[in-house]
Amino acid sequence: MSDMTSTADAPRSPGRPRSIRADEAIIEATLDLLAEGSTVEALSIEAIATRAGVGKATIYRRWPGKDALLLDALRRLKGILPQPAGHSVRDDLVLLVGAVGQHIDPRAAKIMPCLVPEVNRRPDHFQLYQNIIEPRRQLMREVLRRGIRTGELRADLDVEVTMALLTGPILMQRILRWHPELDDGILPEKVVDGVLDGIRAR
Amino acid sequence: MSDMTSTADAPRSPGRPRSIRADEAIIEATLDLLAEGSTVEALSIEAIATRAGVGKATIYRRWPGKDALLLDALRRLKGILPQPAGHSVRDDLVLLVGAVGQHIDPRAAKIMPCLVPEVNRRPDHFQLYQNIIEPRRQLMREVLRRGIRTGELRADLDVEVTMALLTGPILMQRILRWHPELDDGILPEKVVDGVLDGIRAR
DNA sequence: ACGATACGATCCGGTTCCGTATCGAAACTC
DNA sequence: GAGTTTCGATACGGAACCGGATCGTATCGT
Repeated sequence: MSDMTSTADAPRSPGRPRSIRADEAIIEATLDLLAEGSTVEALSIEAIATRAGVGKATIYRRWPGKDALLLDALRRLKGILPQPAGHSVRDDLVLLVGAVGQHIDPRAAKIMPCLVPEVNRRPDHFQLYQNIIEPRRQLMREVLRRGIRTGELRADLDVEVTMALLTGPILMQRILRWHPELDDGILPEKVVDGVLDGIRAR
Repeated sequence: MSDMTSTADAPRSPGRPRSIRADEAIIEATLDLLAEGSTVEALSIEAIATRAGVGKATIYRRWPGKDALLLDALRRLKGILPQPAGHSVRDDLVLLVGAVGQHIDPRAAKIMPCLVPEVNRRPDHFQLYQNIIEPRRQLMREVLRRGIRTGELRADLDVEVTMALLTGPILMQRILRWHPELDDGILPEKVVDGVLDGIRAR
């Protein structure tokens, strides 16, 4: 975070406290503008301020620049983790694969592609991205390991490669519509079944 | 194309002919700047002109604006098609999958990620992208169909989904290094083998 | 009531880029 | 040689944005 009001120990600084509504409005405006198609570098502080109904100074009082604001804003996009039922490995995988690239915030779907260049250029953005998705990866990793333990999956399975097999096709489709003819709705099921027939123990 | 010198019927207009060296230098400068990390919209005509050692007017004489220039420049990135040997379906797939996202021009690897937002926003860029990769897709499609014919692959194979299974993981890795731990070198082989065990007839 | 701070709004100088115009020199046709 | 067009270079007016400064107002603790 930046220099947001420290919630811990409150000696309560004098003067007018910062408006929480402004905090929220700035973040929301940032995400809205991104979701509407603005690229990261096309995003201007002035546009954010106008959209949020906020003075520029109010933004600069909180963040040193566009990058810091952006990092804070993107943190909000992390949705809730899906909860695999734990019965059938196949069903759990369908759930997790279907959740790949899906966030609780519908704007996230529009924003993600715009971030690809940033993630590639800036190591800190890359790290943030990884941190956000790591819990989901861990979830899938555990399901795969469970499948190996229970004998539903092959014992010699390469877990990391398998995760790439499961998530790659979905992400390419969700981010780029790589195969325009494919139906997104049933794709997760098809991907899981396609890969499963390869990794299922027999 | 724009108003490049028409090679067909040459009534030979008077005056100084346009410099082919300038043509080339402009395109090259555009690709270089993109490969160095510039985003599409951060790319400026002025920067291109400077880099190419060319006056801005020389650019505007050839293209109406940045978009037209960009489209022409990107056309240059299309590399040569890989040539599957035609013996083993597995080996052909390893070759094709390894070639996914690989262009003859090494700059292409750096440029591709920067285009993701554009491809998502602008239908004509999306179309250009699709046109460039369609021949490669057709190649893979034919290998898969051949495999079905020869009995190496399952008869009930969904070709389009299978292509997504094969190319998705590689592209995510090449564009985003989605799974940082994975080794890019042997990934094509691992992906093909992983998927093959699922689709191979038995 | 008072000092302190945050508020939205506005203005400023500086930078970058756009697309066009103009320059003298060079290259080509007739 | 005359005429035409392109060459690289440079300048222009306009626009957008940056980061900072300041204005008058609003909201807090004391």
